[in-house]
Amino acid sequence: MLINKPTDSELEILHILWAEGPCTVRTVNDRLSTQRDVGYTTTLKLMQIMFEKGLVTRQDDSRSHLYTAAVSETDTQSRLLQTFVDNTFKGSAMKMVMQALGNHEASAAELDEIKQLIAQLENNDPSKL
Amino acid sequence: MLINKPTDSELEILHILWAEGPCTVRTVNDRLSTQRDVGYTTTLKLMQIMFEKGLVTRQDDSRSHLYTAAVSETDTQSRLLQTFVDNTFKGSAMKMVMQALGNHEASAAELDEIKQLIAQLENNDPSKL
DNA sequence: TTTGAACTACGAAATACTTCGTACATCTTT
DNA sequence: AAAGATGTACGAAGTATTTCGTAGTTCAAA
Repeated sequence: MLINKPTDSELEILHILWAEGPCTVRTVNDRLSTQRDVGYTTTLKLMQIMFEKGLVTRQDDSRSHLYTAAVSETDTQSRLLQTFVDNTFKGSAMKMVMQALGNHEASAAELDEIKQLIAQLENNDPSKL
Repeated sequence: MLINKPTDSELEILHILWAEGPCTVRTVNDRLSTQRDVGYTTTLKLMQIMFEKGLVTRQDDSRSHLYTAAVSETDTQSRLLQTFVDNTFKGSAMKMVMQALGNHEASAAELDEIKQLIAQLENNDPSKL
């Protein structure tokens, strides 16, 4: 694996960068601060570490840096999901899906979406069935 | 929350206890050792910590202790799943389910199982739809 | 040009988790 | 009874993550 897995704090920052696009440390810290208490230099340090790890890139923006996510949201979620399923459900993605569907109150639209995806999966590769 | 969330190492041990029922440290360590290198006292210490946290109970068994999981597999998985969905998918269980279904190569039987569950969800609470 | 605001860099403390060595007790075999 | 095997308890080191203070730079306003 070329890129390190983000920690929970790093993931919080990535979510902001994914949603907002390129941001300064100040902007990220402002967003984080609406959710919980966090010092500016804490956010700065985390983003510096993320830069070293290759999770973000940055470019000069006059006095400050402009940070951009270097990993995609979907890829990151996939990778974290794989690890989580392995650890918690011993690799059984289906068991986890069933559990999630059972716990969650899904709307009709959401259930339809899943049904559509299932239909697609059944059609696209009949050999697997 | 009354009971602490298990860490990854603790979860590994819980999986063994869930599968095997009450075990001594020796038994758990033997199972763990088939998967990776781990010293006996490491396993012992972890299980002692789990006992302090209330994740397991134990009873005397002649010279040694017999440990039993004090938390259920399903409840634990649910709780960990909730945290994971919050952190990684910003609370969107559906987004995660879609991602999991997309990544995973599901068998026909598995897809059928999901379809059945969906049908059940649609029937059981029409008011939600 | 001095002061202050906003920024970066970075060391180091605080916290959480994992790992293992050592001390000591108990049981079994010689 | 001595030696060896097997067990518990627990301190402490190792590693990962998070948090923040302090030093120093740069720019702009007084």
